[in-house]
Amino acid sequence: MIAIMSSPLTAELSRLGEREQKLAANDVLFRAGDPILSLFLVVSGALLLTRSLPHGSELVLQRAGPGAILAEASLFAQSYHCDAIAAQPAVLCVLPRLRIEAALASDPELARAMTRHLAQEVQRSRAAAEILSLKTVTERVTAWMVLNESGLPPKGRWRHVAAEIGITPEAFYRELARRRAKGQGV
Amino acid sequence: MIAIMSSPLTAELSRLGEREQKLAANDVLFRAGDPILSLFLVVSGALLLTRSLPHGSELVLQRAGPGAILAEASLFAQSYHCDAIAAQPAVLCVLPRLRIEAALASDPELARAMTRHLAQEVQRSRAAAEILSLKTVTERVTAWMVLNESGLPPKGRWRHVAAEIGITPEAFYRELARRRAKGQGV
DNA sequence: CGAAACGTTGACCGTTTTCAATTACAGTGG
DNA sequence: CCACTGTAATTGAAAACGGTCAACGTTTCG
Repeated sequence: MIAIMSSPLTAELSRLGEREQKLAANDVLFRAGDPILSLFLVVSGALLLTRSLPHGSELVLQRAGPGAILAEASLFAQSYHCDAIAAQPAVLCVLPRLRIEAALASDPELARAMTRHLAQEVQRSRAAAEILSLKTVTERVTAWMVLNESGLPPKGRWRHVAAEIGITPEAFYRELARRRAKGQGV
Repeated sequence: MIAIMSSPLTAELSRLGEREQKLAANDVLFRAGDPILSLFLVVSGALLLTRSLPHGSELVLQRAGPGAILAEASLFAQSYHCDAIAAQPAVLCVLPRLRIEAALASDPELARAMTRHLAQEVQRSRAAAEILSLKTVTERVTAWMVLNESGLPPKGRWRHVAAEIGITPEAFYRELARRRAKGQGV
């Protein structure tokens, strides 16, 4: 059993973990329609929650990285409504559903932490959606800067920022170059 | 006091409403930094939650329409971290914070409904963000169709769909025309 | 009937994507 | 220590796509 320290909530939840599960890239964690027996905490790696389209293509509903809880809404449904597939090798902490429900029912502190986590997630993803609804690269980068006062991540991860705001790495580099040229911040 | 029937949760919450508040377009509901004394339920109209940028421009963090709760994360903070401004004339139901907190603490059923609401919101907005990260109009419309099996809304609201997936009404109409031409569904 | 908002389509223009080629850099093994 | 390899960063050029502007048809509603 591994302690996930991303947040007080995940630390607490990981204590309820039953076992650990490892996935290779492209491994399937669950399919739509499967009964929900467990929640999962992403320890490392990344998963994609997708809905398979009739034609064979897939619609990504969520990307889950380290520290993410899969899937919060599981607590209120009987079966999954999407597929979960490892995008890279990943390690998960398995949280038996019944154990989690019992813990939430008996521990108001934990329940409150869970609710708070969800409220923050709602805020985060709504803000992300608003950034993505901006139409120009300049606007998106500016918005991202405002919401990430910590500044740019170390090189090697810039392209992840680009992906986060829905533009190509090239477009992102060019925008950064433009800002450097103008002396307008990094 | 008005009953909001959008969902069981909002119906329940609206019963805890203290009073009703009307806003004209551009009226300010609260500013970042204001102490959080109440939550709000949007009865009609629409509000924008924004963060003011140093330069005078504004970053929209969320659009709240009828049935929305403003702002869920308020329950876990002392002061607002964004501004709320009416985008159109709006009517709100004022929910005193203390009353809500007491209700959540004493009514596990309500607390559970709140958590479920948040979990669903997280799902919804994550899916919305993924749609917005698609780059072409065709992909976005296809994705929207998959997630809205109910099909297109009646005319007069198509442009709202366009806004929802981050494209101009014109681009949306053209995509629909393209699909009609191909006989590929409405 | 007239006004207002939405739907529809065309043309043009700007931005971004895409493709491609080059440089920088970290980690690996000889 | 250095060549070697893979990934990221950088920059250029061309093509595609969607936004914008504009004109007109359609629907609704007072």
